[in-house]
Amino acid sequence: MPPSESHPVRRIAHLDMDAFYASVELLRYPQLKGLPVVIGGSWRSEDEVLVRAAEAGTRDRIPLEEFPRIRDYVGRGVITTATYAARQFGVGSAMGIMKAARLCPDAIMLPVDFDEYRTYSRLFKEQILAIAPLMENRGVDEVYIDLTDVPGGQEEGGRVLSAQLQQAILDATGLTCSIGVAPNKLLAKMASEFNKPNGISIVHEADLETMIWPLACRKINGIGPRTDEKLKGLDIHTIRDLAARDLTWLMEHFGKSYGAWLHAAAHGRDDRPVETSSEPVSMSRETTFGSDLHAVRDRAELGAVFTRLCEQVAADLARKGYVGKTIGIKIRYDDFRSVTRDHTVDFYTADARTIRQLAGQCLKRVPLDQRIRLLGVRVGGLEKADQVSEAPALYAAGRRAVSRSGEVAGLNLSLF
DNA sequence: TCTGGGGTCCTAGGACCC
DNA sequence: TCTGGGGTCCTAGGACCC
Repeated sequence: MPPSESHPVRRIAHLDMDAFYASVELLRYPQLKGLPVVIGGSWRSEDEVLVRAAEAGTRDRIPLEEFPRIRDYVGRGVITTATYAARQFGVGSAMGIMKAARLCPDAIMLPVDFDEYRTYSRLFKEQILAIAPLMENRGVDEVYIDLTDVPGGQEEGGRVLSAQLQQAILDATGLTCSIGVAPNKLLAKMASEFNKPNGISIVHEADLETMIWPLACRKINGIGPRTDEKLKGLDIHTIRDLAARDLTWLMEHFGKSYGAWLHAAAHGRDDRPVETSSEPVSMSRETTFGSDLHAVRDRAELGAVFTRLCEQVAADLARKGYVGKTIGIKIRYDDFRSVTRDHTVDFYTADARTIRQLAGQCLKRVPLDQRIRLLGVRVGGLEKADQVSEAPALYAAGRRAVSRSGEVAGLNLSLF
């Protein structure tokens, strides 16, 4: 039956901004167009060139030779993104900076400017909402949109509306995006990759075998590197291979829940709704040190970083209006093993000193005889601050946390 | 000279309660 | 003396995503 006004077919779009960070940077530094540019790392002295130009309003006139280069970068970290010209050298996102510097030492390296990307993120999402109000945020540069009941959403399977969205975003931001439209989020996500950049791809239910099944399993959003390796070990390489296995066999090898999901995904089934709002579950701050630290020898530095992380999490909670009752820490050792410890108390807090105290208790429960490369602090079990009736400190009093709150009041700041 | 930072969800065992 | 289940919460680790 053909789609009609009275019988709309479910049409879900996945919209993905093209090389988002790099494209935003090129708006500010048009002279870098076509050059190998890499974005990543933390702020460094070379970047003062950029800061001074920003203050003087002359960013678009910085001579090429004055831009910071990746070969001069000191320290560790990863590339957040790379322009197409940089990718020609084999440089890609999530690659270590040192490795990228070996592959393309002359690449221009810009610091990550999240504030600027967030500004553009708001801009393009406003354009979408004005056209199609059922939008789900998937981070700074991606959204799902339910086109089913949007006027014109059924035309050409969603192509007409997609073109309209692209034009509105281009007019407002100067940026391009790629859109995939399909019967559900799973297929829409895959479809948006078919025709990059600035493309539109329409997938219908009947296209499953021709457009989806030839793809590698890894293309399914939810199959990561570990599962992909395991699948390959079982001689399953394409989605067609996966779809050929039966449900019980997959559940035996991958567990009841994940096995059933794999089976459904391979057959293009996904009934998750487009979620227009969500509540955060946890907030955290973590940092990787310039060089690995030792719990005893670098105790002072570790303690200072630890306190700063707690203060940052507390500030994040306060700014967004949340409190939490599960306080935790994360440590990554020099061999990249990670451990976490957490502790749930019977009161809610967003107080830096309380978080510092409870996180300090967690830290005491983890082995500290090995060098540490990362330290993190997390607060979970979140509630809206105005939904929690008892004042945290009052609520704590007279409960199990009496001695603890006493310590908090006394500010026991010794680290280990 | 490997491997960021901020998240979500799932699993599995144990505690605890009914 | 032996023997239940179900449900929820907590903790630690891990896979995955942007």
